[in-house]
Amino acid sequence: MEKLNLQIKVSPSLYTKDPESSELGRQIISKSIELIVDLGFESFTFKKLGTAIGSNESSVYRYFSNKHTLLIYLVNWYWSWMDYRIVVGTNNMTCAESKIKTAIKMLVSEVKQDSNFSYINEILLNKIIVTESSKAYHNVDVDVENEKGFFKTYKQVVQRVSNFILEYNADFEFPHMLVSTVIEGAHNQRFFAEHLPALTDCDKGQNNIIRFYNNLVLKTLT
Amino acid sequence: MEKLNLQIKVSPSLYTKDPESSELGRQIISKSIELIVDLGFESFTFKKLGTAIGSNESSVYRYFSNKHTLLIYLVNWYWSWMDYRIVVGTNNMTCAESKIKTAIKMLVSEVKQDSNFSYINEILLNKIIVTESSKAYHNVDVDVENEKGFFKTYKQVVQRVSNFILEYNADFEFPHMLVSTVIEGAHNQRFFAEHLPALTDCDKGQNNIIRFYNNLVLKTLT
DNA sequence: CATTCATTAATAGTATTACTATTATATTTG
DNA sequence: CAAATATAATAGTAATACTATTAATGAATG
Repeated sequence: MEKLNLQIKVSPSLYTKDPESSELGRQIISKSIELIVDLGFESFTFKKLGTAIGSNESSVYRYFSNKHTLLIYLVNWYWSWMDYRIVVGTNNMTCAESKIKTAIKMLVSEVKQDSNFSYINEILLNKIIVTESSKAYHNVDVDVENEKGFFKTYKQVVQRVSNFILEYNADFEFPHMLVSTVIEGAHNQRFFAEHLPALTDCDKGQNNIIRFYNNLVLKTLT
Repeated sequence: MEKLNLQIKVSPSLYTKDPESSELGRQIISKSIELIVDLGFESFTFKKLGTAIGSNESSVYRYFSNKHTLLIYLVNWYWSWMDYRIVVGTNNMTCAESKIKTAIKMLVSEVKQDSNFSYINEILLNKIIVTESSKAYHNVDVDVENEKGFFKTYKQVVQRVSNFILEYNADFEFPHMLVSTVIEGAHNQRFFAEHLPALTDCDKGQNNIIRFYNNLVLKTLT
């Protein structure tokens, strides 16, 4: 695809100062993605991040009040980006089945290439989503944070794909359950394939995940 | 069911000193389950646990080297217990479909009643599994810990149910994927129903989760 | 009955984390 | 140029996740 002049807009409630607004801010995002992948979210600290970008811990705190909200920012960026991809990818399609398959493919596969959004490495960000994103909501503050809109973009994607499901089969009772099962399930399968192969069957190749979930969704909807 | 004289055996590699071997050890298990449910795993500390059982932080460390291994212990206890329930529940069944449905019901529903294992509250432990268990493997040490057998009992359950799947349809390519998708998916749905209802459709009643996954599994297998 | 042994409790201490606060120095903008 | 703003550097705090040491208790054994 050719280069477009696009920017993912992230809700201002998710940062103290907009990281898009300065070079330092963009470096914070860019480097935090690398560091979280390398160290894991638990071992990632603002001190390490400050050092890695040749700056200071306290400067990072001017953008994000803690590492949890930084993760929330990244997760929201990711789902806005994914939503954009799904919308573009299914544009002009009339066949509900094709829309579903297109969405599944995007939600389920490894991200293969960089896109229009320069300082964000989507391949690495996708790895963070697979490994760390459930930590965004598996905590005691989930209800408060949900009210603040911290999970809005994820819900938006689930809603969008649920609509495809209902286009395909208007009588299906559980579209959201099906979509969230596929999304979270696929993330798990990719994690299992790498670390706990006894829990999956996709060691033989990534393609199995797409085939498995395509088959699962379409059969469930008949 | 009548009372049986059973004890879940947990691998010695999962503790420093066997908590079954003393009253203090049993209290550690019992109270840690309550505290993790109340505080969430992140805010749970051995100091708080020590205080809660009228003992000392350092005494807890004699049983478990850190709170992560205590979580691993609880998770393994849970899956051994679940495996036992599935084996008993499907015993004497000849019909593969019935076995599958029985297993799904056990894996997917809220735990309703206490069992034969006195000092462990399975209802609360089930809540920990739903909310916290993915933290047992979503970390940098997963490969090392997998080699040490930290996830053995979970894998065992997945294997057992996968065998029912293959009994029902010997040609199905992805039994482990299907089973782990259902187990993790159901946990997510229960979490979503309580905290992020936009991601699910089971707000109307728990039963939907069983119906949804029964339908999903049986249709996928045709 | 005294000794030893294991268990537990109590205390103290360390390194690290997750911040907050303060000041100094750049940089931008009006 | 002056004023406002952003950043860097430093220091400090409370809490966490431990480790180490010593003391008290109790049970088993000779």
